[in-house]
Amino acid sequence: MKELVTIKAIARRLGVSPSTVSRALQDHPRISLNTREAVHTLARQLNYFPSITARNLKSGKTGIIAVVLPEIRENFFSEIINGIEELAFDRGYTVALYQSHDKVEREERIFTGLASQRVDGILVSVAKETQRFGHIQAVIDRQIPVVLLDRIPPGILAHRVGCDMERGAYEATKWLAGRGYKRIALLNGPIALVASEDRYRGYVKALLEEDLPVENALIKRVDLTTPDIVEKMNQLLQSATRPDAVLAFNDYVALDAMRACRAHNLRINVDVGFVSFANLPLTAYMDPPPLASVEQHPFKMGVTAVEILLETLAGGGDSTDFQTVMLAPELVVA
Amino acid sequence: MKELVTIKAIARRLGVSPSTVSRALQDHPRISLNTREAVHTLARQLNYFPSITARNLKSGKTGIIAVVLPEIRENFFSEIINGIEELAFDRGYTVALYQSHDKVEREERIFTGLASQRVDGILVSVAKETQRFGHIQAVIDRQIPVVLLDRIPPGILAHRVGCDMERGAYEATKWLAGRGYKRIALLNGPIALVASEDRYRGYVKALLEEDLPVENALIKRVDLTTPDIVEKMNQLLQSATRPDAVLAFNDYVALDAMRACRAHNLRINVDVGFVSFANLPLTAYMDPPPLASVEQHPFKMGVTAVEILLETLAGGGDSTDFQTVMLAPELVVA
DNA sequence: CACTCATGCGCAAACGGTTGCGCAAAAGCT
DNA sequence: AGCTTTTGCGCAACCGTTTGCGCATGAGTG
Repeated sequence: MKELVTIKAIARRLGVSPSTVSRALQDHPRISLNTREAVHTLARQLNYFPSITARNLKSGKTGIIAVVLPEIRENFFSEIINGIEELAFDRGYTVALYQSHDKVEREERIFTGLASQRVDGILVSVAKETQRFGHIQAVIDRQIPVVLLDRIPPGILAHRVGCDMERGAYEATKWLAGRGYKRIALLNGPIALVASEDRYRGYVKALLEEDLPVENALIKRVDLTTPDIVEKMNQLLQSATRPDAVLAFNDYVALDAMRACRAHNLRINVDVGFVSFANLPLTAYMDPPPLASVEQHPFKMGVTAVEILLETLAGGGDSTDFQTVMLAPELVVA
Repeated sequence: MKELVTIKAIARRLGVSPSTVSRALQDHPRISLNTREAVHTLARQLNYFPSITARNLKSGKTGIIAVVLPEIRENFFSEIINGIEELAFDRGYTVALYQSHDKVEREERIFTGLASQRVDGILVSVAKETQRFGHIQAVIDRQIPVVLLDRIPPGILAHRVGCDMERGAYEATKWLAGRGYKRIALLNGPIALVASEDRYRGYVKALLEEDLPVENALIKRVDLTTPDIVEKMNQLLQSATRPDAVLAFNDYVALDAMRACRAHNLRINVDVGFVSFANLPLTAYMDPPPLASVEQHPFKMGVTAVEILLETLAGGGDSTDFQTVMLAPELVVA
């Protein structure tokens, strides 16, 4: 176990005081050029690295940004992280990763850990169907800046970054209508999700604008499991008035629904047109892919969230005005 | 900006010394029950949280494990992280995430940052085709424990955790032979990857054992891009002696190769049997999936790596004996 | 030559928490 | 009653770095 190379060690060897070494390393003008150079060369020679921890203690900062997400194996979230890590790394911040696995209890445990001034800021995409938000409010009360990402719970005063999925659903539905589809079904997600509401509203809005009827028989909610998706799709197909297009909650739903269609000997995108919300690489492996896909720009969401956070960190602490950025989704036609 | 609640603040309010408060919070037996309770209740009341940073400075530890991976959107790597995060979180460690994007330069930048006693240990899956490892050696020289994960470069003395892909390829090939396939092709990855060598050796070993000829015409290397994969698969199909089975480098390769087969009106798994190495969720979307898949247990690799690291951290510092754990792959028949 | 001012550096406190040691008072023992 | 032991707590140093202040020495000015 070699001795740790500290500022004091350098000072001792050079016969100067630690303060001088510290200043020399920062190229403080009050230190003579001779001393500065001597310090620098010795530091290099001894392979000196400053103790981030000591600095943190002094500064009260940690240089760590916590990212709390449901599940990074979901491509949507790993893209978000990509965006976050990209910018954070460039700015010298460390990204600490936490997964809630969509469990509130775990999310709460994570946040209580986060309360110990461990991190400078928190980016969080809350667990699905969470209704309690005390743990999030707790860190906010401790003055830790929080940015809510994508899944934005109501009632929390914090920065928000999301993608306007009402608009996404609206545009997708309009696009289908514009292509002549008359009976557009919505295979939506669980009611509990804000995301489902958004899609529903956009869908209905577009139908109304296009003078198409809003039929309950064409609107199904799935719990995102394959059996349920298949069942709901079958219900759609067996109804007297079969849909000629399906707007799927996401690509996973689209995929299962497509299989159900195939099982009924219907040709994808010919007998039944599909449009979905992008879970990115997935569509690359679908044969054929949906007619169009609503891109939610997760990478950009990550970048934006970090930008807002760093801005807040730089801005000192007037923690009363919160930014809300809603990115515009993009309809990508295959 | 409220005053930060520190041990000193509590001490002042209670008219005792900071040391007493510190000990009381740790339930030191030498502090009277009265004082202990008083401290605890006041701490709770003031919503006191200890400063991890201050503790870190004292202890010389940071409680952070750095994870350096090529690309977390690759499911293989996000599964590794899942394993890492699972165990690390339970043990109170923070996971700091860094992506190299398979670029050596970035990996080097990451490691120089990591040198500042920022982290207690490093888990790394090196960037593809990296040949320089000075940056890794540098942190090892600074006494920071390193565990090499999956992609294990030669010449570095560190712990290693991987999955024996020679054995995986061997078992896969044996299995195909056992099912009566005689002309088994290998759609391998780039030569530069150790992973390709491993697969090649296992493949050859199995063929020899099964008294099947090793034909160069049946062995192709692809650069992992779709056009190249398609081209190499076409070459295989157009050769006089068409393969009746293909062992693909991974699922991405398998997928593209399958499409090439379909383009030749060959039936997947009927005219040409496929076996691949699992990139996990991908197979779920392949229709049909490969006959069998070699599972590499990334989650378990992550867990194992953390176990080894924590063991090393606990064990003080006899940093001379390194563990190597090679997990056994598992042939999963669809 | 007295005076100001710039130069070059060190002292010491601070960040928040931990810990070895010591000291006094209370308790236990003979 | 005199002794040892236990109990309860404080002092002060320490982790490594930063920084306000002050103190010398030397140069420049009138």
